[in-house]
Amino acid sequence: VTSTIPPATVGRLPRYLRFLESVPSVSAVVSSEDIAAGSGVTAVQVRKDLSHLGAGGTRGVGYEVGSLRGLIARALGLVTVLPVAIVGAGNLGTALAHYKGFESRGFAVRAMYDVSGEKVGAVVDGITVRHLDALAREAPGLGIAIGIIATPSDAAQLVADRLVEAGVRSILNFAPVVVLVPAGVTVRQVDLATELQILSYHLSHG
Amino acid sequence: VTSTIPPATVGRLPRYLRFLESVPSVSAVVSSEDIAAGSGVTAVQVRKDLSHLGAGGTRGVGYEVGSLRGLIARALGLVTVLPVAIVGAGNLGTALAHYKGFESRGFAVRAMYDVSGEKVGAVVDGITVRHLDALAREAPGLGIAIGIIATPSDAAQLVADRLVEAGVRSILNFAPVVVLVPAGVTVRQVDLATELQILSYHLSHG
DNA sequence: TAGATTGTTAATCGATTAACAATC
DNA sequence: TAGATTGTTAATCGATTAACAATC
Repeated sequence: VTSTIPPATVGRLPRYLRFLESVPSVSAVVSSEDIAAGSGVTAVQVRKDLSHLGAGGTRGVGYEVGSLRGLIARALGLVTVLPVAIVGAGNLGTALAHYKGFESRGFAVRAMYDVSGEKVGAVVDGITVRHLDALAREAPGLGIAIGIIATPSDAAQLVADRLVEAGVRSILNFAPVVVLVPAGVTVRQVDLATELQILSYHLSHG
Repeated sequence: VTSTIPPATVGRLPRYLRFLESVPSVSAVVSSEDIAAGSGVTAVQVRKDLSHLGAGGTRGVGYEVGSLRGLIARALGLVTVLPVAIVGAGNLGTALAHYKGFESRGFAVRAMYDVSGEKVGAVVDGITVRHLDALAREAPGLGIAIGIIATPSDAAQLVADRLVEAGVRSILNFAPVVVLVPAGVTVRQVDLATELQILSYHLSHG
């Protein structure tokens, strides 16, 4: 609830942060050129974005890695580890539960849900898959901040409803359908086939 | 290599197509409002995008589902099934190989590669995992059009180099690092932790 | 001082939205 | 004809880029 940051900038901050985390020394100094090369954007873009945060770089020198990390992490609200629940214990949900890249970047998968009798009770990466019906009851106690939908498309809206009911206000939806949520709830969609289709466009043109 | 379509429009066409595929009847007629509701954009946006394609809607009536599907599919270059190779047979690569959503949308996973002795030789969804060294030799024969990088970050650039060497001109990169490729090769990046961090921003603001 | 680099202001560009004419 | 809906042109908005001043 600090000053507002343009959406396009918000989308790039995680990439800057990831690059900064890869710099070995916290006390190192990096230029906007360095950050740009490590994040795949232009240096001017980086400076513009960082100026929105009030990042105090030093002219002629650059930005101090440690303080910049802290500033971006705070801007993104990454102050504590955020508990995540995955709904859908199929291939994708299971792969996400195993995914090593979440922990180091501020997230912890704390619960998994499914409706299939075969899957409920299974243990995935130390987490016991629970029945979806238990979600609304358990999520508040676990402090679930983000829900991931990794179910078939036809279950996605139901799952979204259940997540909202459980008080979850951020949803990452891997099912290729639009889910409707009340105001105040944010949904981001990742559609894998869409990504391939965009690549297909570039293959056939240019 | 038809007339050029704005990038923002290209990014939405797959969503329109997905909605149109969900309409049971090929001969049905849908309005821009219908498409908008099914794809999570505004109706004006839909009409503007479709006008870029020269989609012949009928005033007072709408768009014919079958011909619109064909038009969008052609614009995206989805005329034949595109063969895909997945590099990295870990949890994510395996989940992608199993993923049901590719086939119906124009793609077929035709090969998997890894470097680990444990994984090479394994069979995933009917595909035998091969050693990465075989990629450049095999990809042309298989007609691989798109390569998916599902390896740890530190292998991503090497894999990208190998894919390029194998003649692959479209890459979908799941590793959270920037990979550099020569001009003429397109890379799209999907970073799962980035998606969560953007959600985190919205949680802490607004 | 000279070189490097940030940070701001203005200009450009592209994308979205508004308004409305066209027409089934 | 009246109602619905497309499709285009103009206006607005936001994001990127250019230019350059500031300063370490």
